[in-house]
Amino acid sequence: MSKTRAEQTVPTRERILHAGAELFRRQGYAATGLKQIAAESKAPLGSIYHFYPGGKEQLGEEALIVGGRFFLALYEQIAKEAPDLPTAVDRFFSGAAETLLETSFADACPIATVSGEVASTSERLRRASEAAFESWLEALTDDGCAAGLPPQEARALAQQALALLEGAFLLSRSLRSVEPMDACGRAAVKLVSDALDASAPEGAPDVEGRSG
Amino acid sequence: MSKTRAEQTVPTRERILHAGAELFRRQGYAATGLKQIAAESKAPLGSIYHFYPGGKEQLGEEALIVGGRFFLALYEQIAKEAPDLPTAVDRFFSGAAETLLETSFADACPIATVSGEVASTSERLRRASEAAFESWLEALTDDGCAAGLPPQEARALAQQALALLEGAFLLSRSLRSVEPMDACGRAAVKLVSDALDASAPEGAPDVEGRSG
DNA sequence: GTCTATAGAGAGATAGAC
DNA sequence: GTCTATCTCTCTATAGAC
Repeated sequence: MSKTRAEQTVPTRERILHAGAELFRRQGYAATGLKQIAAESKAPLGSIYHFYPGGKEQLGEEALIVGGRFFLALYEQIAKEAPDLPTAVDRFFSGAAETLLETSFADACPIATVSGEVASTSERLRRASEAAFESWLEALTDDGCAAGLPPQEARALAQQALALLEGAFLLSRSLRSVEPMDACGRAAVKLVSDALDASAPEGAPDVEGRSG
Repeated sequence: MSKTRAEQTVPTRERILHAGAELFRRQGYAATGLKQIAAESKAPLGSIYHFYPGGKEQLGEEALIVGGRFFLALYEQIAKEAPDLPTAVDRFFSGAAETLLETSFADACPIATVSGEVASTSERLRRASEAAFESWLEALTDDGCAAGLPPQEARALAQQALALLEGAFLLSRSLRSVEPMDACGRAAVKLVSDALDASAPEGAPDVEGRSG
């Protein structure tokens, strides 16, 4: 009857990784100490070095990897259930706004905070951030192409939508308001819709926003 | 004939502030030590506490304030010389891309990196970030209103444009490419132009993107 | 594999001579 | 106001008992 609590059934290595990823995302890489991660994950400090012999940088790298996979899976889940790309984008931004409110603006992008810190100081972590962002851009670009956009345009659109999301995370956290996230969601949907409309003149190009 | 070098003619207090602002922007708040700032500014460590008795947090706060004023002045200068709002936005993004290339992707937004770190950990610094962002949003919103947009729409547009800029900074730094900055500049210009077109149906609403 | 103790470096902050 | 020396604390990292 021991170790019945959910926390204890999760392997130590994963508890450490999860706690690290969460703290890095909320406070940043430099501001988070390994002792804090050990305390949060209820693991001894030595275990961190046992599972991550590369120390803090290795843990940071793996945290970026799982963070990247997490957001990618989230997007793919939403995209799979949505009827079209603009709807998927809209739902992703809505979900982001919800999460911000639920966590008092603590949980935003799992990559962004660390990414800004390490872009000019750790090539290893910078590359891990890049890989995460690129995986999201690829998924978005693929979906844009599948919707009929030429590859170059689809990639630009993916970068614009992701930048809107990242910028919205930053502004919403700083302003402690989901107003920027909502506004940016609308902008992303508009950019995607306009691109699709312009690229597929066949069918019935509805005139929107013009009444009477 | 002493103190002829430019560095030495700048007062100590300002040298410290400038060095701090630069290091905070590039590496982040937590990763930057006061000793590093002292070394970079060629000032003794004690002088930092002499001029900033509040210690690191006070220096960080003042760095955010001057960073906010710097970008605001930059925008106002560009806006003053530009014939219209879309042109001003276009030029700001172009300038950002240039700076990224010139500094090997080190110099981006003077607020963003710190802002992400402190949003959930230091209310004082979070408020300073907010004040900086708000000053930019106000300037953009005012210019949007002056161009004929209703206030609510102008504010949303300002948030979208700023989010695109911040997101582009993050992506371009991580990917070490100005491709995201260029794409986001185009998106920001389009959003502003579309909003202005939709809001001012008088005159000749040119049909764009439709040939033949 | 788990956990404790601690080394060694560096942090923020302070006291006090000049 | 300038500068040095140092205090205390915390960091990353390691050694070694269990």
